[in-house]
Amino acid sequence: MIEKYLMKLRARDSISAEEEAAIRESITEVVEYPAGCTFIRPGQRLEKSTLVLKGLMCRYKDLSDGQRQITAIHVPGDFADLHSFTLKHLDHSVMALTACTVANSPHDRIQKLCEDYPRLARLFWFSTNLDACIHREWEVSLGRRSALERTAHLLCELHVRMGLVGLTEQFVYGLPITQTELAECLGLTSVHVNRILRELREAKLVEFRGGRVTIHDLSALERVAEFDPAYLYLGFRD
Amino acid sequence: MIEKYLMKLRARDSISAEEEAAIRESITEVVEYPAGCTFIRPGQRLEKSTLVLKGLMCRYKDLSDGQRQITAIHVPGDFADLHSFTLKHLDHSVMALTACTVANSPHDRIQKLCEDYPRLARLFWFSTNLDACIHREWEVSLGRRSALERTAHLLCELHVRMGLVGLTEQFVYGLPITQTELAECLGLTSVHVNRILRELREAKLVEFRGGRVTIHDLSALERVAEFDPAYLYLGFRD
DNA sequence: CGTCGCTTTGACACCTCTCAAGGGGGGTGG
DNA sequence: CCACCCCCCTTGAGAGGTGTCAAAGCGACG
Repeated sequence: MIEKYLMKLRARDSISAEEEAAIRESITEVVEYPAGCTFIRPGQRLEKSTLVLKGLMCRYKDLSDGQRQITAIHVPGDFADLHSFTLKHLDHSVMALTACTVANSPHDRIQKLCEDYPRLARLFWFSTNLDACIHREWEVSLGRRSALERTAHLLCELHVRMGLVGLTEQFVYGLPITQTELAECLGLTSVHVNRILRELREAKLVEFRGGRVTIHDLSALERVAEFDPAYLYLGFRD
Repeated sequence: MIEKYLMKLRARDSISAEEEAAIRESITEVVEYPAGCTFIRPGQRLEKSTLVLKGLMCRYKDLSDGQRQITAIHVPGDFADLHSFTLKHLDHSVMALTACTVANSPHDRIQKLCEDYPRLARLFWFSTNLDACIHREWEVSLGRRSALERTAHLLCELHVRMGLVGLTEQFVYGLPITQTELAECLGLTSVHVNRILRELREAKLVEFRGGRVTIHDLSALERVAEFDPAYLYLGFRD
């Protein structure tokens, strides 16, 4: 059930059987959210954190004129709101981009987990810091990369992150979101994203169609995006 | 010495005398960096974290064509790289924007502090999560706000953050950085920032001149920026 | 007093947005 | 089983915001 989460943890650190068992015990329920369901809103007091088991999730902020910026995408194996453990309430919304299955961990159990297994506490902390690394890379994309580079970069990032949890098949992975949602990640309009996707397709770099991403030329795509996965901290932590 | 840091902590939580003493003891040295000094580079192994005592600091990422995106600004009282405690090496650079005085806390001492004072551990974790909140708000600015709104928003944010550590005088605070550096925060060119600053000045909202920000009409400025400080978690944590 | 870095301004280019219209596909109801 | 509808994708034309290039002004510092 939480295999993808463990897979991700173990990509960066070793987890003992005892720790694994403790993590499993911290989960009290498994819940489903339909696509488009915003289940956490800004300011709402939170008592648990959400581990994505299946589906895609995002965090976003609304602006008064109806615009929206997606600030993070979460794939299976990600905690979508582990930071609510220390923040108590969030400054943004959390939404299921597709139908999702999630596991809930109450904060008091996470608390206990941190007390009993300091190493896990450090891993949880690490994990929220990793989210911040991704935020920073998105800042770079939004601030400095062209629409083409930015789009290519996001598709590279998701390729790596999906791969980490076994959700890619070589150069293909599922990304069943709309172009509008992609645009909301990229700080662009859906119209322009559409044109950029065509450009990427015609250049035989990637194809985004029918909720799937097919990478035709990974190294060329990474070159266009100037993609360096260092910010994803893929290696084993020493 | 670390008064500003304590001031910031105490704005959000109570700190006992014992905890305060422990924090003080975790500092092993005080160092100065000249303006423009990049003292942490990506990938470099880090054994300590940097608490800003005086001056302004930033974190940035370089692109291959010489562009740079500043992903965070730090004011006195901020840890510039507490996240290096869990990450061990960073994905970005850290630089002194102005001449800085900093206190260094070796990671092993932070480790001990976390073991002995779990409440402080939680506060440290909170503090890195707060950095992420600011990253997210910058993502919104970079992705969705116009150059004018974005600039106004940053000046509002810094007004609040400087105020938290007693570095504002009503509507004035020091921000001795260049327009080029401002542009690198805002994802704009220095030429355009210059025009925007003129616009803000002519609208009698703010003035940025001689390394000082003077806010002439705070509520109008906040309205332009759609500034809502909720993301800075100013209140006392319950 | 000269130099160097930062600021300021103008003219023009270009990337991305806006507005608008049409096309396609899947679901639902008759 | 068909028809309609709604949402999403696609494309075009034109507008506008921001970038680029270039030059001059200004101020601090040696």
